[in-house]
Amino acid sequence: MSAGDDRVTLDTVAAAAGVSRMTVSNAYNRPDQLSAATRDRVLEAAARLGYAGPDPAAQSLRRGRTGTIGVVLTERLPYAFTDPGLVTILHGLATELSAAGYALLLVPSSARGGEPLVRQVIVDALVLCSLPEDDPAVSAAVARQLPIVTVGHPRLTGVPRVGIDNRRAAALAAEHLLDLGHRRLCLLTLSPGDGGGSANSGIRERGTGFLAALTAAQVPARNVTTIEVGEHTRSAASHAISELLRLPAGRRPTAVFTVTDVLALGVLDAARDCGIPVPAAVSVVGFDDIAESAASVPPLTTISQSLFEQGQLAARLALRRVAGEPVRSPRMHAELVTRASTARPAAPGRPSARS
Amino acid sequence: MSAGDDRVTLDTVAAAAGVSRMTVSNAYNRPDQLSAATRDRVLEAAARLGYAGPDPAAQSLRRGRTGTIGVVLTERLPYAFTDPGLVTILHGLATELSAAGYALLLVPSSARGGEPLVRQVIVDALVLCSLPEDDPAVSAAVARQLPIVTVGHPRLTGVPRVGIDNRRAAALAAEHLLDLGHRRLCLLTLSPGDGGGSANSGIRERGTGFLAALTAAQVPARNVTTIEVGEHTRSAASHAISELLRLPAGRRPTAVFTVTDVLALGVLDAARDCGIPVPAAVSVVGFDDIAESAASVPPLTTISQSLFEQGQLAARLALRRVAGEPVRSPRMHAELVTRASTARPAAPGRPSARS
DNA sequence: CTATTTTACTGTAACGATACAGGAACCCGA
DNA sequence: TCGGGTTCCTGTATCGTTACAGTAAAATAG
Repeated sequence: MSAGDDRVTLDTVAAAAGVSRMTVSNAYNRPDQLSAATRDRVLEAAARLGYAGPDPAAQSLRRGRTGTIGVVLTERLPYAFTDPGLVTILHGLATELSAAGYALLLVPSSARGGEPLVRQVIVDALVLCSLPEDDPAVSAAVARQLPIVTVGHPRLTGVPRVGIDNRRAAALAAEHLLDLGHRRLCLLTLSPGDGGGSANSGIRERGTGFLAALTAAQVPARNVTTIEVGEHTRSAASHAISELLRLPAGRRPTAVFTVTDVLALGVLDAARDCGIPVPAAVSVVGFDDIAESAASVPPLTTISQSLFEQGQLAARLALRRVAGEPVRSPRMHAELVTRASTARPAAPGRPSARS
Repeated sequence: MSAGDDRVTLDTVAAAAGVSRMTVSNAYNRPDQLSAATRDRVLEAAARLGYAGPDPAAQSLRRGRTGTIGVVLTERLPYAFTDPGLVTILHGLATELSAAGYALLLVPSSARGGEPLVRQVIVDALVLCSLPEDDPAVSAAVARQLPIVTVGHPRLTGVPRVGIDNRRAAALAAEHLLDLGHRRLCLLTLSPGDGGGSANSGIRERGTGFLAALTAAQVPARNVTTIEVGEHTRSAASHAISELLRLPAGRRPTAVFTVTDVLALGVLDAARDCGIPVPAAVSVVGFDDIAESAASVPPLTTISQSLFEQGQLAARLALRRVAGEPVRSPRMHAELVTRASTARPAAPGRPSARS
């Protein structure tokens, strides 16, 4: 006894319990369809044989639903966990999905042997999260013919999108700084193709939106410095901005706008290191309103875009699409949150004191 | 044309291209098995018909592998994203898995209609992450008869585990404080059943390990205060400890050990708010060595347990088990990282010199 | 020009489950 | 005793794919 045990399946159990395969299936999935006595007998047989329960892969094939939603993230999936903004979106997604009894599949947009992994995942719907429009995973996702929702980017026709108008939001930051009287400014952005957050075109939109607003306000181009950071980390930002901060007060920008809060926090670090008071000598505005930004020193003025809610909303839209209900892209709005990292410039215009 | 389009499957495409179903399958999965001409013809037909590609659920059923690894997290999955330690473990897992071309499925341990979701997920292996031994998801996972790896808890016989010896590690913290001369101490821990991090018994082990070390060193019980925090957040910890910190210097503990860094950071916050200098008036030791701890003011002395590596390792073990290779639980060690939040007590016990 | 290998494709039989349409037994009231 | 309704269970037909064995034709060898 106990030679070549094949895998235990419904049939095995059915035979052992002396019932049909369907009855075993019902014992697991529709207890009301059989008598308690039979059910006990079946489950007892299953336990005795070591039956692992109905195979989810087979159930999925037959039923046509899987109970999981896929989230496609940047090429290097792991990067997502180092970005507080993305983690917040995931948090929102996870909150909503787990409440609905769904599991959350994290899919790297990367290839596996040339084929994007997104082709192979077993899910009911896909959420594309901050992907560049030309990422191969995007077309692969579309080809799957599953319900899709995007967060931020890409924008696909006929596909609901959750996200703000980045250009407009960045203009808010510019207007705030202009209102305060700043005329010599710095834009700190991410260089394209760092493999991380900057790959998504939302970042670029923020930069161009900011610059466009300055141009519209007739700030001369020579008064605007743009710096690109190669890596989306606090320390990289700190490093990148420090040279600029060490300039004499007359030539140093009086305000810095960064395309993400992570970068802004790096700027605060650099300012502290250089002994330059914020906001007295330099104002800083970030973007995203991540948790750390409210607790930084000084607390950061930033563009708030409620990433948690965006995650929740994306999940809800995906679930609705799975249920076959029609959905439309909701209108999200970003707003300026004024905290303590911005103020009027110390000595505007010319006679810029001597510091 | 275009009446009741049934779903397009391999058969549909095969018929349209005038080949057998197998040839279509091969066109996708084994290009070397057919001529380039036929392959093009097949793919062209597929494109024309809008074929979404081989159905992953059906592939999984047939092939017996899915290309995804499930990670089972605390009951409230979303909680995981608020815990820097767990996020770091996930980061490690994701790094390793995505490099191997695997997707990562986050599974809430919660029930859906009574059945743990873990019963229904389509994965090649499961990683159980900091679950209480009696979580229903644990037995459900075992019942699945899939390869399993655990991180931290539970401990299951015959199942490889990645994790440190929490009692021993907490004793390290105790010894450090004792060596410095502290004799009036506080243990800040999590109350069981907050639904979050404390549910896992690792937390309790840290507490008991710390207390046991104090007892072994003959610190009288009345000199040790234990405080339980109901929620695993910085602010909850800060709130919980502040009363104690406001005691007069003679009755206030000179050192606090917290079972996680998050709590320790909360203690630093409270100390700052109360105007009590760290480490001059009170020493603080945390546990986990999360990223924030190196950058706090003052930088935190803590027990380092390389959570990122634990995540990576767990992923590697899981993949090896999927490949059928035997694996054994690796030996992980925690170590004390001495930074600036601990020092000798200012006015020790009796008139024993002045520091 | 036959013997042997290679190439290119086809047919059948699963993979493990569930939907659906019965059907046998039983219970009731008339 | 007989319709009409429950209750409980079974058989058959898929779900969409791939493994495997097999075959006809083409290429290579001897």
